[in-house]
Amino acid sequence: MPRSFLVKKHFNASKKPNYSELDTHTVIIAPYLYESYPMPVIPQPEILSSGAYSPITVWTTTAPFHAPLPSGLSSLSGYPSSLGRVSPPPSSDTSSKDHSGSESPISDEEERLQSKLSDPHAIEAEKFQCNLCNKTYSTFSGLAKHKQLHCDAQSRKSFSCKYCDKEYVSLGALKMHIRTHTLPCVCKICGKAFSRPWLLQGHIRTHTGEKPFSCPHCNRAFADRSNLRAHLQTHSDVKKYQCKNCSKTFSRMSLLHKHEESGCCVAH
DNA sequence: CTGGGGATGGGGCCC
DNA sequence: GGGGCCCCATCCCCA
Repeated sequence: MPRSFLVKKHFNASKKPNYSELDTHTVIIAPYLYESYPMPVIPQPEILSSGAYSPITVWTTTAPFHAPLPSGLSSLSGYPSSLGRVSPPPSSDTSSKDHSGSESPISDEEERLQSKLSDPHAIEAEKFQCNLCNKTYSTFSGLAKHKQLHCDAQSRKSFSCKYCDKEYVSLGALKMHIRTHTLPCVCKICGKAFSRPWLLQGHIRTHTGEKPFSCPHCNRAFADRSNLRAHLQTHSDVKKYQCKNCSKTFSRMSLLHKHEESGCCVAH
């Protein structure tokens, strides 16, 4: 039973997508990988490289037309915004920035300047700042890419997704987004589909049992680096996430959220 | 109920 | 400009 709620469960016949439509865009994992299953095998990079599958070419430009979602994709409305990363809760209410709201952009800018002046490291770390949204980057290329994708061209968005209402300023961004609809990377073992080759690569580890990320403190190993990182928190005396009310600390934000939802923080 | 492991998504960044 | 990796976030499941 798959645990993921986010990945489309294409092996459910009633929700099976049109594979013939996806066939030409599908990542094909070399048969020997499956022949050797369940032997632990690391998929070779060239197998999953761009040369192994054709890029998605389903997009429209300035398309007023929004096709209905394929039957298997109806749950996509629950996806987090592709442009708005969900940030961890701010340490205090005053630290949060609301660029759309009532806060004066001047005072905001002054605040940032003050903070930089008082912290020389901040100047070093935030050398390149977007003059439109104030977002900062450590490298010029990072800033350039940000402006190209989000700010400078904000007023000339022209690439619309045919599956949903999202619009993008570059073809590359749209192509990346469309993958979340078409899910071109299909696991040949179980039929699960993924938007990116490396997601499929990680998934294949669940079949092979390969766990390349070992904990230096115990003998546990993990298939995913993020899970190792979460595990490392369990070895730490000082947990990263702390309840503002009772000061209890947790190894994961999700545990802190659970704690808060369970009633500790009902006071406010 | 809590803590931890497993699985997965998406944006940012580097090459 | 695109692919791949890194990081963070989130959910489900189970002990």
